[in-house]
Amino acid sequence: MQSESALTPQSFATDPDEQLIVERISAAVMEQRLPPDTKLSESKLCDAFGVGRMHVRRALLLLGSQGIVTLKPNRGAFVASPEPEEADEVFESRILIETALVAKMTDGLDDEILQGLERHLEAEKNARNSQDRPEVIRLSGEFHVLLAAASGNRTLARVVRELVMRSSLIVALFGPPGGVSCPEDEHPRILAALARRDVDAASRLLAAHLRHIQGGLDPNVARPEHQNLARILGLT
Amino acid sequence: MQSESALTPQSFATDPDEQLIVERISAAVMEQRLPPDTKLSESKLCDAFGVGRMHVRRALLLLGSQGIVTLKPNRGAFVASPEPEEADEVFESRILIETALVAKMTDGLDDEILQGLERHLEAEKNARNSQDRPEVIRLSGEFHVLLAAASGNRTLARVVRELVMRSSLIVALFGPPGGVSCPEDEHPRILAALARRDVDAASRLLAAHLRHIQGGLDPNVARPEHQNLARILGLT
DNA sequence: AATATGAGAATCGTTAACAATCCTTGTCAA
DNA sequence: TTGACAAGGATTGTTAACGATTCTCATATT
Repeated sequence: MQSESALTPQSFATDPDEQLIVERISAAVMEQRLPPDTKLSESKLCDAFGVGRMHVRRALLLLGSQGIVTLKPNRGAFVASPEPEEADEVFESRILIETALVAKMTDGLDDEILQGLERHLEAEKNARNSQDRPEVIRLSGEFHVLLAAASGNRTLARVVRELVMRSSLIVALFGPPGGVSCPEDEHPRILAALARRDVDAASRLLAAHLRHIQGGLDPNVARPEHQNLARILGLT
Repeated sequence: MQSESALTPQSFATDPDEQLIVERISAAVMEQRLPPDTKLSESKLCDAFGVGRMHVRRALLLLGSQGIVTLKPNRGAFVASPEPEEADEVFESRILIETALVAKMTDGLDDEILQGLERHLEAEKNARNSQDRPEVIRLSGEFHVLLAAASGNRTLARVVRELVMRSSLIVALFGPPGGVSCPEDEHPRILAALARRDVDAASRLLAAHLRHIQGGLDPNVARPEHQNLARILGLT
């Protein structure tokens, strides 16, 4: 269970404290435990991580530069809440980049990498069987990051990682209330195509997979303004 | 001459001061006026931009997160000096992303966008005729950013912009001493293919163009360690 | 002459206090 | 009851001073 090996391919973070904060918040976002528009108070984060305000501030700036957090002047940091247009952009970008990436994977597909992906899918299946929803979400996104990392191009892997993370936010916003929309067994089929060196099929399957997720999004379902308020109003 | 319209597609910077610093340093890097490994002293930047140290610090952190600047603990910020492997990664990423992007441009290619690109090429030609080297370098890179922006996908445009900027660093390091390696008239030919809606040809031309630049790089020519030191040692 | 050493200066990193802005809450008037 | 308004508290933004590390350069020693 290699926890955050692929999730930290080239994080450019300089300080260990800041990197930890960035990774923790990123993980929480990927697992959809931090819903969009959640306020990220500086003081809360300070005593949550036991660090000074400066580190929290810098970490939030980094998260903001990745589109995971929105920084509103004099208001503070909030978990980003992408617009539907941005959601489209992110998925179109992923389709374009990831399919091209897989299609070019003909060389450099050694057994070691394939076995690593196999092990990952096993972990995914286990998490699904255990009904461990956050873990399923996290591993589900990580599969795409691992796929990109398998190309050996860390720069590209970093780009994909950023897009996958934003996708988690988007699914949290526009996805079906149950949680993940579809994955089912599409990941294994992609890997199977790769295992038999049919990169074109893998690319097509990947495109279909992403379009499947994208199709499960509903731009109208979201924008609850503030979830708490809505829930309270529903209970009265 | 739309100065930095396309260069600022989604800069995620929150403060106007910091955004200015980031853009200025980015521009200087793209124009290769700031060679790799140049020390970026905080105090120098402070009175250069007339802002407090905090803004400089945050701007440098953002630049570091984009791979344009390297932050060494207790040492300060330096203009990044990519390794040859990283250079390969960046160009492979660009080839993958930009060619796929152009190949999918069949729709959304209205005359307005084409005219904008035409105007840009004219500016490029003028700069070349005027022997304005920094401007040539800047516009040359900006063409690719405009091309990405023409897709209407700001997310993708931001990714391309980051890669183009790092390419400038790479060319500054490994490129021919004269300056830009090749561009010549390849940009106009790409646009011509687009104008006749032959996106496949445009994609191929773009790939050839990028490989041409990549081929002009010499991984061994670089690494002067510290230019000053080398020069001093040569004089003694 | 070359290297090692150490004091001083310069730079970066951190903390703490201060200032500014925003949010909440209570009050008052229409 | 509803709306505006103001005071208080909470949170963010900024500045300045302090501490830590590194760099420079002069000095001394081999």
